[in-house]
Amino acid sequence: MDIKIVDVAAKAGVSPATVSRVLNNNSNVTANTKEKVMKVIEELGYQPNAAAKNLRSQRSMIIGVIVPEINNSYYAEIIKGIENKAYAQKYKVIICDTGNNKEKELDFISLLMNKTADSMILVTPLLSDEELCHIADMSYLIGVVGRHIDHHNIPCVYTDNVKFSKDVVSHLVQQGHRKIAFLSGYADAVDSYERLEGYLKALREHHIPFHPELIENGDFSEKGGYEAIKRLVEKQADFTAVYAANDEMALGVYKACAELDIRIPDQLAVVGVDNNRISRYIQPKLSTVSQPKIKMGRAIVEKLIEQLEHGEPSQERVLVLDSELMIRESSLAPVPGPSGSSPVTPGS
Amino acid sequence: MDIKIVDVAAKAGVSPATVSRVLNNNSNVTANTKEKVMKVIEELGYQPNAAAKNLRSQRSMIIGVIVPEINNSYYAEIIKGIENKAYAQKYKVIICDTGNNKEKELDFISLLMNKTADSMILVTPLLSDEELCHIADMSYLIGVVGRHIDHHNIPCVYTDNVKFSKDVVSHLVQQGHRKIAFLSGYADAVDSYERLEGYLKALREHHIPFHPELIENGDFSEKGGYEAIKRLVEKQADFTAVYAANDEMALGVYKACAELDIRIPDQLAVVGVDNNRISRYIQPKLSTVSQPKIKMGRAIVEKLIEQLEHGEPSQERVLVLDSELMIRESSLAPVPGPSGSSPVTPGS
DNA sequence: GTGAAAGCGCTAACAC
DNA sequence: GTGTTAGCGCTTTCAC
Repeated sequence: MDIKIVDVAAKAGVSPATVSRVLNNNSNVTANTKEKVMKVIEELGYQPNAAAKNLRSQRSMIIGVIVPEINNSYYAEIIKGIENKAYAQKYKVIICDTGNNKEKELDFISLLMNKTADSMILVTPLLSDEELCHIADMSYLIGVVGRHIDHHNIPCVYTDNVKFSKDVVSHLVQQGHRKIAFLSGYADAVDSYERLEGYLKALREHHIPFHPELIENGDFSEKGGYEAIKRLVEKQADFTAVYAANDEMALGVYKACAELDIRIPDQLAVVGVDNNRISRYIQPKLSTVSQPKIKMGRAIVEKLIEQLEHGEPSQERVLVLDSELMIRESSLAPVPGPSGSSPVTPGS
Repeated sequence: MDIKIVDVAAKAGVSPATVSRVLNNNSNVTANTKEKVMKVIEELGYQPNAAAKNLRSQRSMIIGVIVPEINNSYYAEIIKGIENKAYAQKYKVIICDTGNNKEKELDFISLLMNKTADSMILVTPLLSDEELCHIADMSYLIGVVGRHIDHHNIPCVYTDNVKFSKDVVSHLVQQGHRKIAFLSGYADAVDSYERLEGYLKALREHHIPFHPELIENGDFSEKGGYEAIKRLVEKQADFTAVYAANDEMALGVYKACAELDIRIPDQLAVVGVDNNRISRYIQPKLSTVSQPKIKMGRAIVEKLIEQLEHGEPSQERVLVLDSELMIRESSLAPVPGPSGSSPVTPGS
């Protein structure tokens, strides 16, 4: 079978305790014995059994990460940031893909809380604030990315949805638009709510009346965006610009516009959020909001590990990172048509 | 502290062994006691300690996955397939991103072999066949995706590079092309080698002479493709079509063509491999080879778990999945110019 | 500075 | 069908 610590100890002529001390860089070992032990470890190719180590030390050096969709570039980038930082700190990362299923998310959480993972990162979880606080109250360490939670023991890293949404709408207004539609994500997602809030605040600041019929819900997917914009057009809503809650939905708008012969940005300006890689490659290039995804991943790991290893919450529990409005082609054009007419109605 | 199995046993008036039996669905328990125990488990919210369980049972229910780049849609999709299948079988997945660094890959392997993961999936590893066989010979179970390994105990799932490469070139030939360039990936990658092989075989079958100057190496990245095609153009190579070893490199070709005012597909036909999501969104839509990425992920997990749980290699150690040539716009056009002139030279 | 021994929480043989 | 008990392989007091 595998070689274990007693084997090393025997061959090196020391006790298992000493081998353990050498492995864990415990200072109370003579340079001499240390060298001796290291040599035997090398010779035998000894690798400490992780399961035994975990049981004894009560930690697994594993961080769990729960995301809605692994294969969505937004989450994939955050995961990359998390994984790279974790590796640098000698932690491993377990990935869980919920497929936007709340049951699965809860299942993953209980699956990892049993000492499988020392801590968990929830990326824009489907759970309510209360549910998240409840986990933290069981003195299990969790971190949240993409959302603010009001709990003294939950580190959060996110960008300011309200702020960048106002920036998006202000940009559109500066381009001359006043009839701006908003395509929301899941109705119950925090991001949807806050982006809508930013949209409304910007309208208000620019003294633009709010028209509820210019808001449609989607689900953050291309299909959702496609259907939402179609609904808008079908009910003959009057708008010259669209703020889509993310790039996926903006992609759906592109698709619908292609079918309906609506030209972007001449007849309709479009802005998304996330700066998905695709947004730079489609025609016209999509204006969007760039979030520091990798940095967000790194930051949350940093906070979590600090807390795991020093026992106390890191100085700044909450980190709000800047996002950047990337103005590209899809929102740069003279505002179409005279006020009152609806340039996006097909055939007009 | 956390509540443990003895606590449950005490409260239920049974022994720890019985609780364990109930938890592991061991049949030798009365329906009555089972119910009684379950109730207490429920009441106390008992969750078995994973570390202890792992140590005792010598398995962690964790599968390690090592990929070059998490945030590349090709790998992200494979990971999705792996994760979803693993979850369905009650396994968890640890993700390792090597960033195409062989040292890191080796480090991850030794990090996970210590009973941290019951098995590992290497997705197109940087290691040599010998190195992989060496791991398998230590009776540690590994699986490989995207590559064939000749070892009786290493399950492999991949698509036939040679076959689809021949299909790509044949398609180009059918479109009338005879001067076809090949942009390779890493010179030492198996995929590069095999795709080149398919390219050569197709040329031979169509009695097209092979011109070594039409081959350039890249590194599977957009930048690599960009630089490779630029080198081709600079040395005034004569070609009307390009087969790029993957979509990333094809994207680099698009970029270079935009700069050099070369129109795709009128002046240059382009085909890639991977069917990255972007390939459907760029203009013109990129012809490419679609690989069943999610299916590949599912398949390797299936084989691994079968072997883990039944001890013997699954019936079919090797699974070669079909890929599909997706003919889109980038390869559909009359062949440009008369034979002998080089239509891709800028300004010609 | 080093060794002996206890025990992390669970499962599986072996009794009964 | 259920209980008793002996470890899984490591770390960490506590002696010396």
